[in-house]
Amino acid sequence: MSENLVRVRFAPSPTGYLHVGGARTALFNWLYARNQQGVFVLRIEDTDRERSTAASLDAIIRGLEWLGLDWDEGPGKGGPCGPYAQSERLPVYRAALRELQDRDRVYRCFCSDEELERRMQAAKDEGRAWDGYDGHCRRLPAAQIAAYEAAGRPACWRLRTPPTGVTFWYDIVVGKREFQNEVITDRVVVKADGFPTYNFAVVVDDHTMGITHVLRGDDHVSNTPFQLMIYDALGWTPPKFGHMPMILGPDRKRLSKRHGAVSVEEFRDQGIIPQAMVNYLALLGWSIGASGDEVMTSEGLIKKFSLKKVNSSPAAFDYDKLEHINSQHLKRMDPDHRRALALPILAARGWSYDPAWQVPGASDQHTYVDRLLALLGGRFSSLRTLPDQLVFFFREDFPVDAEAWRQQVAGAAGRERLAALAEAMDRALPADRPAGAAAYEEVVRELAERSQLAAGELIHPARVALTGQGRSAGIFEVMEALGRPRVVGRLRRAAG
RNA sequence: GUCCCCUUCGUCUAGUGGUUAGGACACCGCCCUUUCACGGCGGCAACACGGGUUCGAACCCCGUAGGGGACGCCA
Repeated sequence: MSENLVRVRFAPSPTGYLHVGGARTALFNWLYARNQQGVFVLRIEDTDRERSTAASLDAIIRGLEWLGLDWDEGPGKGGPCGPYAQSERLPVYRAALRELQDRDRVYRCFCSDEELERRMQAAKDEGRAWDGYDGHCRRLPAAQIAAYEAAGRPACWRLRTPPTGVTFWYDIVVGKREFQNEVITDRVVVKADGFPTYNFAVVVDDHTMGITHVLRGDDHVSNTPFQLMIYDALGWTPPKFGHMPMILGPDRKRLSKRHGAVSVEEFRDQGIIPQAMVNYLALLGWSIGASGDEVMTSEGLIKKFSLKKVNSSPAAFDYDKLEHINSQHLKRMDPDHRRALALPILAARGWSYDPAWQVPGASDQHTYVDRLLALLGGRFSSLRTLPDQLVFFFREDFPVDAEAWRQQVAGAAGRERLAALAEAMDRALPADRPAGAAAYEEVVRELAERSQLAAGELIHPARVALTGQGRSAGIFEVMEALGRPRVVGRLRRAAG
């Protein structure tokens, strides 16, 4: 490992899905690694044997892959610092514990949960502060220790933390942070079951994996001084730390399920595309600066990303802006990519092109969908709404907006106009040849003039008859994409 | 309760001693138009408060208030 090579990591615990907070942490690490041409490591923190599940791990990996955040070392990839799951690194932690024992920086703690609970209660009752542990076993007489050991009493290992002084570091995001040592208690380093705690495993892994920058959520700030004490106890040089601000809900409370979607897969299911998710997440807590387009691809983000521009204040998640970024990506995407997104959505519904429709320029599903998406243009702003926007191009039993129908079609005038329009088209357009938008428009305008109507008085009823909706893309283009047989058929049907 | 952090339009943010405090989302209006979008143009809207420092503070210092986070043999 070269000295100045950046090595960063994302270290989720497999106890749930990949939520936006985790996704953003992963993203920032990934962006930094890619920007610096460093290495991005994925490490699985599964030291909690109760809560870790294979299903969660799958979900997290799926989420990362969906976002396009590829890792250089980790599960499925291997690497020189493996294994990359903490549950498989027990020997590494054991060696580190031995080192701490040799240096007399840890001690055994025999306190049971009940005892701890009792002393905490007592402290509270007497109005004394209780900040996690009272150092009881630190002062245990040797004879007592021997007795407990002989009895086989379960014990964990606690770090002997310095009682006075200060521990500080220069945080990449907020600058100097310092803690008085007396507020840091002798936390557990190895549990009674022999597994390391999070704080211990993180330090050992970050060190043995050569991590140079630890970029994580702000909720880890208070763990940092304790971790620095572990580095110190082991005689290791700590990495640089950067704590990213939290992501808040619209109510400025920590973002959670009750705010709406929080897992990246939920966003995917709601029609958000990964490029947009990545783009939006990057904008949350980081800024491109005064100039520059906010809408960026991952490549653009990598080029622009800088830790210096990461904000120190928590940011509220804005679903509206995500939608906007999403629509921008969809709109700017090249036609092939747009079609690739649309095709599976249509296929899932069994909607496919039929040559009998006589649509000019369309010969199969691909060419037809290309036509439809071109016609939709900027209206194609979400994957979720796409089926509603296209249903009437594929089915005759498309939904009809009742209010629009009542206003435009239901009355005698509406029906008469539609009947007249149907006949005019039937007469003017050759039955065996596809008609273009201009041809439809000519018929409509001619009839309008002949009947002394405004063109709109034909157009609006036709739109409802043809699409079921009061609004749509340009109606003549819609007619062209529907094809003559269906246009005439639907007009007649609506005319009753 | 203890410790730590944060504070520019409703939201995301630019800004690091002298700016008409800029952009984006949302919202409103106008234009475009067969409707709806898109797009274009314009508008509304912010330096939490109080003291300092300074010729001059959004920017520096100190308080206050508000918000967030952490206090596990969870991670």
